[in-house]
Amino acid sequence: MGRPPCCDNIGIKKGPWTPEEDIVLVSYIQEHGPGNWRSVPTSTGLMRCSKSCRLRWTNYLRPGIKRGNFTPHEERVIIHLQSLLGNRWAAIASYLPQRTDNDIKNYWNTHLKKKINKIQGAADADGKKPLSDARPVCHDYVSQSYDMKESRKQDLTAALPRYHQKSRYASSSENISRLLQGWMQSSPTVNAPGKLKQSCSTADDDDDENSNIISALTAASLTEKSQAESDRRCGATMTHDDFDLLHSFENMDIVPWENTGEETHPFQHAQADDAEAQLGAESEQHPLFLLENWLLDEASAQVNELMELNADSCSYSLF
DNA sequence: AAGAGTGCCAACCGCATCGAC
DNA sequence: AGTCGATGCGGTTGGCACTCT
Repeated sequence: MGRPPCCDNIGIKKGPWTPEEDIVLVSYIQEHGPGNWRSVPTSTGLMRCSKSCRLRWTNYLRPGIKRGNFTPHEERVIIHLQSLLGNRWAAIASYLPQRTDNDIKNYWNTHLKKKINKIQGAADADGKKPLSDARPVCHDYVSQSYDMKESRKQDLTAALPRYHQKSRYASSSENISRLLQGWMQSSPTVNAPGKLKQSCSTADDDDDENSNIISALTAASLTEKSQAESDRRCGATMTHDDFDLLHSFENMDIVPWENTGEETHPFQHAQADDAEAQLGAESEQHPLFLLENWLLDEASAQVNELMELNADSCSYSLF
């Protein structure tokens, strides 16, 4: 029995969001925090359905989202995780906290899938042993090792959604306030356009004033309460560099994830230099740690192999 | 210069899942 | 246990921008 639409279509606006709508939405979320999306349209007067509001926030307005070019490292992670998890973009996105599932999905469909096909095609045309046989790409990429690891994968994939619900970046108002606070404190003058450009908003290099408006609004709308809360949680000022560092994949081990008693992000264990030493204790703390650790090892090893093979076997470059 | 083709991405749609009652 | 509302998720699409002819 199909569900009725989340909201009737009468008077509901569709299509691209305007800067004014963004401001209204960000302002509301700054005050009330994300969630309770049903009430957002009625409370804000936005002529948008609740789903549209949620999507706009999670995919575009949410602080900390990185837009623009994907790094080679991000590409490798996506390729590997896609081969492991399939098109479970939300799960993949949980490993790249700066990227949204929509962003990753789009990037996969428009870039990575073509690259991989191109590589496979080139290998086949060369008459060499196809990559899909020698070192499978994408789904085939892990097919040979799939069987061996099936049980591990199933454990991992089965547990991912719930597990990452708790560790998903910026899913709480505290986190958002903290990030915005960090941005504010690192910006000598909040109103300086140059600073706004590199704020925690979603601005591209050539982004329009929309992002500036939003950044200014979000910064200006921070209350003293949220600042105090942020100070309490962070304990220290976060600079822009810290912010970037905080969300860089390579530095997950130092990420101050939610310090609220919830699980810490697996990568802060998995990427730790002394991961081996911690392994026993950590795995007791959370059994998924072993799987996460394995996943990372696999990601780096297998994708690096792919890249090496690719460099040897054809002129196309994946990255 | 202009029309056609293509790529890209923000946003929408509908189903799945979760949680409250 | 069943129902229903809210939210999450993945597939798809509309339209703009760019490239090609």
